[in-house]
Amino acid sequence: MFSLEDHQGGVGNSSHMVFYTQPSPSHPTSSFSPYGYQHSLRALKNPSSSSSSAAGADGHHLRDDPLIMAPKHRDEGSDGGGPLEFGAPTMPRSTACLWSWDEAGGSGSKRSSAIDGENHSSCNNNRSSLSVAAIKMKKVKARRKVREPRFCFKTMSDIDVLDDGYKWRKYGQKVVKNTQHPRSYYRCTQDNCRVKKRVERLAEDPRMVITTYEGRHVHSPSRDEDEPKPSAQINFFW
DNA sequence: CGTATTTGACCAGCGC
DNA sequence: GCGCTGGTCAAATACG
Ligand SMILES: [Zn+2]
Repeated sequence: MFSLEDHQGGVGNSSHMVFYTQPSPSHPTSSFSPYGYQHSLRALKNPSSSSSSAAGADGHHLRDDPLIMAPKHRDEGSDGGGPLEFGAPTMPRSTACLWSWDEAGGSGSKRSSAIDGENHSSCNNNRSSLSVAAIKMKKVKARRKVREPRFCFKTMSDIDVLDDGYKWRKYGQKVVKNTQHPRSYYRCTQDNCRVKKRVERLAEDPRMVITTYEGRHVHSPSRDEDEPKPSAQINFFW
């Protein structure tokens, strides 16, 4: 019966690693604020639940690739990018954050054209032109090292509909190998904000979800009209 | 009617 | 070169 598709291929192991930030019990979990905003987050879910050693949970078996990526270092040299950890004391629960710059280089994909849109803001809403774009996609120039930051947050005891202050629209859902739960793909609904969010639930730990944010928002986090007061440099990156 | 969600299909990258 | 996997789009549907 073990003939399941157990391909050990491993496929392209994600080149991203997550850094676990063990929370300090001393911190009052009044508000989980990776964003620095407390007004949102209406996750009135039971909080502490059990810490259930997160580390031990996933460290069960398989996966856990050796995160290689060392063999191939581009001229970027500084690609390493030290994992800036949110030394912010505001980080309550166990959250993980990792920064990784991925170069979207690659060859011109017809889809890229749609996503692109730096200087050309002419056809903004006209998405139908996509088909036509295929014809002229030859012009697509490979983006040179467009490294976009990837923020990985591992939240435990979280609800799937956690409102982090942004409005997300789900644009896809796929089941990845070695995962019994589907991974959801969300995108910011803002016009000029192409931030993507990837939410994945742990195998048997519905109380733990890994949210990966890709890109940065070009608007204030408040999905309403709340003005995000300049709270110190918490926004440094947000 | 407009928007958000759902679901399948397509495609590119990587491995072998 | 083929096959696999992951990621996204796009049409249909659900919801208000
Ligand atoms: Zn946004």
